[in-house]
Amino acid sequence: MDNAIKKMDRPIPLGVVKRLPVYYRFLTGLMKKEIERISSQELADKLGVTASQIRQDLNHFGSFGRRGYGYRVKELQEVIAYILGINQRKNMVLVGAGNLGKAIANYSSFREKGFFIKAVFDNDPAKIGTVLANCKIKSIDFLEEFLCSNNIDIGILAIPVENSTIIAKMFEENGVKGIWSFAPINIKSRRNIVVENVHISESLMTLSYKIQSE
Amino acid sequence: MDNAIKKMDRPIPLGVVKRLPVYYRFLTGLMKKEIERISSQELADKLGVTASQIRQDLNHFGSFGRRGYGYRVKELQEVIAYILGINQRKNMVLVGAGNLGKAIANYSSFREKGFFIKAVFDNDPAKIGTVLANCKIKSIDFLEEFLCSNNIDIGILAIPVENSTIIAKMFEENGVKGIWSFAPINIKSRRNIVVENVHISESLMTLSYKIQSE
DNA sequence: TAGATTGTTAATCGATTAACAATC
DNA sequence: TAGATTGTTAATCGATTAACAATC
Repeated sequence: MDNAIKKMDRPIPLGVVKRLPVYYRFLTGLMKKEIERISSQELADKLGVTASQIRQDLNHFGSFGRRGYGYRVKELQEVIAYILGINQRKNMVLVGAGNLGKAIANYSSFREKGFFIKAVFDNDPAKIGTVLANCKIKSIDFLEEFLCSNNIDIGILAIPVENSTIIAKMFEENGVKGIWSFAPINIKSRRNIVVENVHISESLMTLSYKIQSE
Repeated sequence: MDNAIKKMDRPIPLGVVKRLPVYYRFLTGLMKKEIERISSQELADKLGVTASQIRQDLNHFGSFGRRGYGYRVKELQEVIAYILGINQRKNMVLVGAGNLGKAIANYSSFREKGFFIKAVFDNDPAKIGTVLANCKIKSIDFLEEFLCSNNIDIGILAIPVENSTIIAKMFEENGVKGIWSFAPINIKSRRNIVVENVHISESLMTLSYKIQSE
């Protein structure tokens, strides 16, 4: 499939990348309903965007439809999965086994998409040794050692803000490729590592604004 | 303070609204360090944006700085809080007391900002009657009744996707002003209610893309 | 006053939308 | 073939950046 995907000369706008998972989710839903084809117009109507935008977004990566016909749902879903790296095994470690960490670890749909939690770390002696997501929770003291001897793609930060910077640094220095952070702080992407911050509390403030401004 | 905030003739771009919480968080940090003034340039440097953007963003709402001086940290923080509706009491109900619901309920900083969970609902008999965030968990059967007899601003959806649409509708029909949804589905804003979707799994896919494209 | 920095207008840039020839 | 819908170019729109007069 690789040769059907455009080599990207320029970086893809972040807005485009953030829409791909939306398309992916919807297409997966269509597949479950055994719908085989869809036009950009139908897709746009369902998602509340324009057909132009969908076609432009896809055009960054290649041509995946047929004129006069539209897109084959399964094919397009697979192409987007490929672009996003879904189903291409990613090994993750989870740091922080609080409620949020537990919620993440138990979210089975990640595993189905190829994202596997290989180890869980925490600094709470009461949690160490208990089991989460098939992993015996380890002391944070063993994190660095574990990273050195295992090929980890993604480090998940589900710990309070105080410790997040030092753990992020440890990820960076030990070959982790990306950080998925839930700490209320902006961890910056650097040369060796990319970061996706999930700012839950900022999202509540955005909602609060929307309510006010009604 | 109200009269210092511009009456908004046109809706504020969502991008602007989403940056305000970032500014707010940073300014709160400065306050803790007892820093009293800051220029748009300094702020921009720290946040990795341009000074122009910060001044433009604020300009949507009014003039809060002094030429030749910059901004008083406390004043600007308070103005942004006011714009976002922080510290203006919001009553919330939480639907779903799984790990994610628990994580949200225990996140104390919401309460400090004026967001209070007034009741928690779940459909699991094992959970009903237990206590979370000072609330005895109620059966989902009592949700509608509760919404009718209490003034609820925000409904939090922390349940599987199957049930989320029906609960969202119940929120809408019973005077809830906003929905904060963690379900992997796009709940649409309607005439009477605004929605903020937190798509955790989409964020992981975005990270996955960033890793691939390195 | 001189220096600094805002508020705001103007210029630029990029993203979205529209249009249409290509073609299934 | 005729109709439909893409891929892609061109036009539009909006957001970001630059510039600078106002003024603290």
